[in-house]
This record gives sequence, C-alpha cells and structure tokens, in this order.
Amino acid sequence: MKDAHSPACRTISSLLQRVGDKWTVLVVMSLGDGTKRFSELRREIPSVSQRMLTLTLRNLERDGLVSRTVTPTIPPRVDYELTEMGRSLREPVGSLADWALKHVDTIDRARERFDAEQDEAKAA
Amino acid sequence: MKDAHSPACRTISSLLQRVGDKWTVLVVMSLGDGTKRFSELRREIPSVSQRMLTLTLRNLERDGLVSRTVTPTIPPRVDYELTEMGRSLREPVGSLADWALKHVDTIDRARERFDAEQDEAKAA
DNA sequence: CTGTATCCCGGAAGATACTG
DNA sequence: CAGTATCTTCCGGGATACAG
Repeated sequence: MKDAHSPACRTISSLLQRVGDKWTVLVVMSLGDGTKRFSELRREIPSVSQRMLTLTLRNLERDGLVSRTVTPTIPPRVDYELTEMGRSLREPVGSLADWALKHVDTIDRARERFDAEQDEAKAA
Repeated sequence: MKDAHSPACRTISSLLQRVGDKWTVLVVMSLGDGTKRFSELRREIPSVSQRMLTLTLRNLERDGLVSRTVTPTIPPRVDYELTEMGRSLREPVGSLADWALKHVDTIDRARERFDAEQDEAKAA
C-alpha cells in the first residue's frame, strides 16, 4: 500500500464509503442472525426510514451481498438474507467493530481535549 | 451483536462513517509509511483539495489518530504522523482492504448483472 | 406489507481568493 | 508552505403521500 492513489486504494476507499454509509452496517449486522422480513428490519432499526431501508437493501442486493425473496401473497412478503459473500463481510467488519469498541473511550477523551484546547486558543 | 440499534452498533456505525469518508482512509494509508509533510500528502493524493486535506487531517488529529508537528521556520513546515492508536487502526482497515480486493471482481459482476436485469425489466 | 414518487433541507465538498 | 475564508453546488437523507 505504498501508493495512496493506486487503483487498489481507490477500490478500498469506495468500498469503505459504501460500508460506511448511514445504514449498511446496521442492516448487515441485523441480517447476520438470519433471514428477516422488511418489516422486521424496520422494527430492529427504528431510526431508519422506509425509503432509506429500501435503498440500502437495494444497494446490498445489487452488490450481491444480500438476496431478496418475494412471496407474492396478499399482502406480499419479502425476505432478505445475507449471501455467502455478505456473510464473509461480517468478519472484517467485526475486526473494525472490535477496534472501535476498544478505542472509543480514548477517542472521546481525545476529542474533548482537542475541543478544550481550541476553546482556550479562541479565548486568547 | 444481536441488537442492531444497540449503543455498540451505533458506535461502530459512526466510526465507519468517519473512516469511510471520502479521504480519511487514503490519508491514513499514505501516512502508514511514516511522517509526511502537508505538501507531500497533497502530491500523493492528487485528487484531494487543499481544504479537504486540511479538514481530514484536523479530524484525525482531533480523534488522536494523527499527530501534527509545526516547525515555525519561514516558510513554515508541518509534519503529520500516525499516533500509536492511528497505526493500530491500519490492521482492521487492512482486513477490510483484503476483503475488498478479494471480492471486487465478484461485486462488479453482480452490479452489471443487476443493472442489466433492471434494464430488461424496464424494457418490458 | 412492501414498496415508489415528490418535495425539501442541511451538510459535504469543490473552486477560488487571500494570509502569515 | 500551510493554511483560512467565502461562495456555490451537489447529494444524502428525512417527511409525506400514494400504489400494487
């Protein structure tokens, strides 16, 4: 990873932007347990709007990370499930999650310290 | 990670949004090699604007991931370096990078296939 | 129940010019 | 060289209403 603007780094960066969007990780984690219906996902992630849940799932489906199964009953039923590739994503995301949990306190303190320094600099 | 809207998941999600922003990973990777000056970073990441590089570095500094050293000569010289915590971030990011490189082709094909299906659905 | 279609707003980020 | 300031543009995402 010597070359920060190499195709490889761009690839990684664009993937991180996808995974790092507002809802993707929450949906992937929620689907980690197994198949879920649309309405179940909404219940488990109360803060997501209908629109954004749909868009997030569509993008995941487009990338081959989630499969979508429609049962054309009335009312209709749609089940979402991680694909094999989707499940494999949980491992590296888990590594990052572990890192986050381990360092979140340190980061919070660093931020407070930085902001405090900014304030006293402004006061001067 | 049963509960998708638990504080832990929110923490992870917010970290991913930070790491997943447009420039952070490129800067962290570029600093992986060692200390770099502002102008060196600009050269290595040609697509970043001066403004966004400054903002990205400030955020990383605020989080305690990057240290900033000013040498008040004329012209001034500023060196950036990953902190210990910043270096530790490279490992989980590397895992995600490996995943990305391994699956990028599959994802690209999945997208093409999905988009093609969308088109033919629209044609009907 | 599972979407799609619109409208709208705030923040992210580019371009440009200026400063110590 | 290493920023800051300002203006503007663009897009993610929320709210709402409607549809199959």
